[in-house]
Amino acid sequence: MSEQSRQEPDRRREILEAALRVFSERGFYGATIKGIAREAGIKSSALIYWYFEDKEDLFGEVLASHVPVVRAVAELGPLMEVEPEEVLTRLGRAYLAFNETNTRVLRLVIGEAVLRPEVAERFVAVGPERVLGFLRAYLGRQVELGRLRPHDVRSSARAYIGMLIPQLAGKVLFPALQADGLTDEEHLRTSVNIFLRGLEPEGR
Amino acid sequence: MSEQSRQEPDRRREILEAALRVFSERGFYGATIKGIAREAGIKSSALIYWYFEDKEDLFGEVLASHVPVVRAVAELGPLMEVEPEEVLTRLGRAYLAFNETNTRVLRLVIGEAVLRPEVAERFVAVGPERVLGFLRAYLGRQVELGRLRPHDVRSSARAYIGMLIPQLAGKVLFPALQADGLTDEEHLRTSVNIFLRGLEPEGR
DNA sequence: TACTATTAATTGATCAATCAATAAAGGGGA
DNA sequence: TCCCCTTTATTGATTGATCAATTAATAGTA
Repeated sequence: MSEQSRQEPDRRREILEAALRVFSERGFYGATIKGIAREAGIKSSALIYWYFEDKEDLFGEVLASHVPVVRAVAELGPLMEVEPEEVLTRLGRAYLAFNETNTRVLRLVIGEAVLRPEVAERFVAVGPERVLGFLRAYLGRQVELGRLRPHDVRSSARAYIGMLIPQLAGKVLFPALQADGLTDEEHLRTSVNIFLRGLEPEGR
Repeated sequence: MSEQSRQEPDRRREILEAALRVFSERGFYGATIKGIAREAGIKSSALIYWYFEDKEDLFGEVLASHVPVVRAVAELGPLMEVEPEEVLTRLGRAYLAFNETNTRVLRLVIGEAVLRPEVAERFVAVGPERVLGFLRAYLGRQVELGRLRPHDVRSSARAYIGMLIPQLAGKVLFPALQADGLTDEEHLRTSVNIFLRGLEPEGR
């Protein structure tokens, strides 16, 4: 099976990309099939129904084709023994490095999570929950190794990711938050610093 | 001015509350005037146009009547000299204590912030920016007092608020995040702990 | 090659349903 | 009566979706 995969049917992909742009700017209800067709450069909106069941289906496919974006975690797997400063900095850097597409996907997910619990659930499962899961395991291991003092890793994992969120929110949702001019690297350095000092083993 | 406050014009308030419910569940575009009328228990959607200019105006009024919800900061003003553990705990507790209405308002703002930059801007100005502003001033003062080591307060203010955000997000947007059963108080205690130890003055 | 038969992709026209908004007409208390 | 509130009825525009019909691409046959 899968032999005719010579040249992708560009259309489908074009429509998906146009749909991401329109959905992320206007939301599910605000976006129109005709608007997406226009954005995709096709002359008839009927064509969309050739490739997709309906608007709902199109939306789902847009998500499916973009949500598994947080693949960086996979690369973090073999880092369980590496020292915290490096791992946390790397993870944070990956978290804050968002390109145009990722920003759109995140905006889309956040916007729709409000209206569609199932979108929120799927997103959490493949994104944040995976990152948090790794962090819990990693921080737990570092406690075992005596590099961090014993504590509730459910909480510290949340806390570390959280420290970076306002910075991320400034880029994706609330530009006004960037007003103080703090750069990603500065904030990352300070955050890692506070976090690690805060979890330093008792005896120095 | 404001003298005709004879008997509550229940209608207007009823419509506003119904509108908050519908807008927060379906978003601006997803909500319909008819749906809001039905939710408000009035027989005709035309009545809404007696009290409000149009859908846009109604939406704006819903926001205006609910956004200045983060009033807790005002009460924090006179706390500049109080020790960090108490202040941070209090602030965090206020931050995490969200009732039904506040949750709806937050969901509404987040959902629309994606689509309407001006909503995002107004929200940030009266909410997060005010809290961050207080925190920057407070943390700076604590550094002066020698209770915290010198550092970039733009970053630490962000970081502290951020530490609480995943917990908040679990309640408002992504219920799946609550799966590990971590309570608000537990997370708050751990967070304050990490944060303050992380900023402890050098000489112990 | 050349001609034909099938399938895939694309179009413009059109549908009923629904939308926000307006117009017109009560209704009830002063 | 007048005025504030409320409803019924209706508007024109737009929505998601379906349709028949046309074009482009592919496969089969000789």
